[in-house]
Amino acid sequence: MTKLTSRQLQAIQTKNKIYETSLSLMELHGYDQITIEQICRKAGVSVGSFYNYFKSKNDILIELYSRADEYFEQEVMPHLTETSMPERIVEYFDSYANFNVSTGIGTMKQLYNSNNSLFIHEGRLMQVFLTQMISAGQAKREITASQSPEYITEFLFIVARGLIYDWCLHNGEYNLRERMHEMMLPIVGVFREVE
Amino acid sequence: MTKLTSRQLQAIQTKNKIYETSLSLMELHGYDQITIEQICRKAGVSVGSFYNYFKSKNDILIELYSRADEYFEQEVMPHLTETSMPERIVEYFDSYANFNVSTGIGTMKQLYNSNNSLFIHEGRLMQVFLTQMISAGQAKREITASQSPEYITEFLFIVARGLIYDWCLHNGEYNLRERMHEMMLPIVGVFREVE
DNA sequence: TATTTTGGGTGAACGCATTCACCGAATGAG
DNA sequence: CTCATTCGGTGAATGCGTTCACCCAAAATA
Repeated sequence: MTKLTSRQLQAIQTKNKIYETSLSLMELHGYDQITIEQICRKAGVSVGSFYNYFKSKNDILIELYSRADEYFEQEVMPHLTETSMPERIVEYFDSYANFNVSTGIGTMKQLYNSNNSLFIHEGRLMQVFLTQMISAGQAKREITASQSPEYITEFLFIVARGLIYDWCLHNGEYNLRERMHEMMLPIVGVFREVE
Repeated sequence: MTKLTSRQLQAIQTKNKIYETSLSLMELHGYDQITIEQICRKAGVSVGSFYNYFKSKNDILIELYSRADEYFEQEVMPHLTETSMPERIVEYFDSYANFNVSTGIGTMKQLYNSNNSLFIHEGRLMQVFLTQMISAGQAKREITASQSPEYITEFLFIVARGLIYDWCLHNGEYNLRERMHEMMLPIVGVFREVE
């Protein structure tokens, strides 16, 4: 709302320029194959400037992955079809797998190979969605109420991340989507309410 | 058996010297805080020599973690107490957690943050032990035979690694042992044979 | 308008893992 | 014993991520 000074505008443009140049080069040649210097040369900025906007080379990927929330809000949540809550949750993780696959094995390996607290950021939208679904499932007595929605959310994400980590170890050489489905089905079953 | 030449003997001693110096320094100051140069100075060898024996700095930790097999064979397997196979498996993962805790959070973070195929090495003794237990459990009809022992082994390890990865993300700030137990109990339950 | 302050921008310098061309003594063939 | 080969060992050089002391024009202040 407040008018931007020319300097602030410049700053935003510089950051975007660096971000986009980085992504396009990384996509083209792979994360390890490109250097900060190459990025900066192509983006027409100095190396120092890169570090003014990003904590590290890895930070570029972290920024990328942050967009998962947006993706889930707009593409995933509105399109869940199953009506039984356990099935919806499985579907949710299908989409989670899809998102990771589409991000690309190279990027995912890089992300899982750097301690980033991205995955465990409290209150992250993506997690909140799941917590809400579990809550709703408990209300409908489809999911056990013997554990809190937060606990179950964490539990499920730990398993899902375990699988993605494994997928990275295998260089993305199997079908993550299928495997995720196969795996989450019985896991979610653990929390199904029994009469 | 074959007699070693003085050169071969020398080589073994050099490698050990490097390995032990590395570990002691890493334990004292932490992985990132020590340099190859420091290690080599203290061990009385050249930098080039380090790389003659180890692929990378990380390789030291990989060597360390390889000893898990030995530990499992001698310390864990002979001391499993529970008689029902599902319970034995849970106990097995308790020990797995213990081993990881005793390895130290610093080392574990480093290990999980480097693509090492250590964890998924086919025919790894540690994995084989579990596969055998599952096989035995199937024979006693305590574990479902609808999946192969290999499949179940992989499944369980993916979950366990997911938890350890999470523990690393949280800087080892919770009790891994407890959490592992709590988590594997229902997961192993998934594969319990029902009449 | 004259001044101070601020913050985007710079690139040389640094630290450290990794590589490489090159020893020289132990080994083994003749 | 003699010569060629092998291989453990060397440390300077390389490459790259990251830091730092320093600019300078825009913005704020007077």
